[in-house]
Amino acid sequence: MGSTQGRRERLRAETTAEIKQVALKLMATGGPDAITLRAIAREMGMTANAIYGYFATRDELVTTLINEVYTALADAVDAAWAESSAAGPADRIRTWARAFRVWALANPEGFRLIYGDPVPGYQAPEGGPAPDAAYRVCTGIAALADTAWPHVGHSHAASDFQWSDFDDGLLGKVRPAFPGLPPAGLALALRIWARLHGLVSLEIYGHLRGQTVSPDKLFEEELVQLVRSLGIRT
Amino acid sequence: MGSTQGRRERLRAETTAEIKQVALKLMATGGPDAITLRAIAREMGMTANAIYGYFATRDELVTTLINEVYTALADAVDAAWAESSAAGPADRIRTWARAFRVWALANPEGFRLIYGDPVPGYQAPEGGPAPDAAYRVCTGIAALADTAWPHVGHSHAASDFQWSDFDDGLLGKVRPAFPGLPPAGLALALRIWARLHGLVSLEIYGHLRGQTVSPDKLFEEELVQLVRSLGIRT
DNA sequence: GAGGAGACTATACGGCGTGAAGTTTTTATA
DNA sequence: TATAAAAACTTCACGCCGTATAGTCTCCTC
Repeated sequence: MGSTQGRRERLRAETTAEIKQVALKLMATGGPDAITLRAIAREMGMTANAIYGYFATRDELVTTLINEVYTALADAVDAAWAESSAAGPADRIRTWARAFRVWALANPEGFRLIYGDPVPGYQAPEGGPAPDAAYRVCTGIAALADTAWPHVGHSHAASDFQWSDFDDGLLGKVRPAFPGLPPAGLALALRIWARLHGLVSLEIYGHLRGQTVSPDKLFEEELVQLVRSLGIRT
Repeated sequence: MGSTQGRRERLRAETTAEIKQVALKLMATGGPDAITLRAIAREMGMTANAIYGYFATRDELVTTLINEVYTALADAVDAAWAESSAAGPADRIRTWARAFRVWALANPEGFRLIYGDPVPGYQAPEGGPAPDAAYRVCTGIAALADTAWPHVGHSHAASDFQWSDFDDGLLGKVRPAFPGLPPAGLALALRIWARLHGLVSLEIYGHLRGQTVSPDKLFEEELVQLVRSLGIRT
């Protein structure tokens, strides 16, 4: 009957997918707090314990979700990056940054899941979650810096970072992909990321409400100043 | 018999203080998730329900804690600001920023409480929490911009923000204190804040781990570039 | 010393994650 | 095809949580 290895595994995969999908729906509806095994099971007409056949623990489910959502973010910014391949460095950086913010605003719960305290008592299992997607986003910000680097003002290049200032972790793995990027360039990548993250996370967590009515304008101004501070000559 | 209004109220105030203190201790120990009425009561040799005599609900307790912690942060940055009153704008900005980061690193749970998803199902009651402390921190960042403004490069002044781009909320109340600060200056204040917040929150939430081994250096470099990008002539 | 207010406990409900044991359904094998 | 194994799923249970209701005890006041 079915394909290789039979239909048992197909059903299993479908159920696994449904669990994740229902969990994401619950998150979109009621925030990350709404991700409970019992609620998911209720929604699926199952018992909460049945989920343990698919995920060893609730935190493992959450980790999987983080991976899933993180991948969606990586897809979004990668797509924007690819589409702007013909543009100059300043435009590419702006495009990437806008894609990042647009995704975050469209998926605020996902953003919280990735970058905030995800879910009530969540503890990331060994090695932390989402290494693949994190690697991709990390590659993205390194690509930003790599694109800008040849055009960047000398003040950025003057900073005295060493290779030893960076972990062998994510950036260490990303590094070989950008042979032209020196330590100061990696530092620049992190700082660009932080600038974008700062504004977006303030907006997502509502700390800009009560401050400004036009976060778009503020973000665009920040992009103008970011590109300007890089010293890129257009 | 105690002072005005008797000792009954004094005991009450002491118990209230102890509840908050125990809650903060639990938070420091086991993270924001550890703030549970039952755990607090256990620690105090009481019943969980006894706490309802002091706080109407768990969220009200959390709101109070946020206020408390937020005030501590405001105290820290205000103190740094006051101490640097004799310095130039660049130094004052750096001093404030360092105080912000130092406080955050010393009180990571507090930082999460203020700027992240505080506690499992927490919903801020009407009006949101911590208006006073938020006002003070808001005043702080406005003061940063106000100090920098007269020395700031023309590119920042050129941005076309209007008064109508800002809420009547926090910044609206802060505005009168800085009559020399135009709309573009308020925008600058928010952007400076966001830059600092971005780097610090990435660090607090562990997203810089696996990236760099020297967040200090990265932060200092960001300060150098921040001051530089402001165009302040020293 | 009687009344009342305030502080606290007891009990209970529903929701949570999860462990242990049991039941039903499907698959693989003799 | 009959049967044993494995997988899927349920039931029951435990301890945690916030919180509502009702009851108890203690102290202050008149």
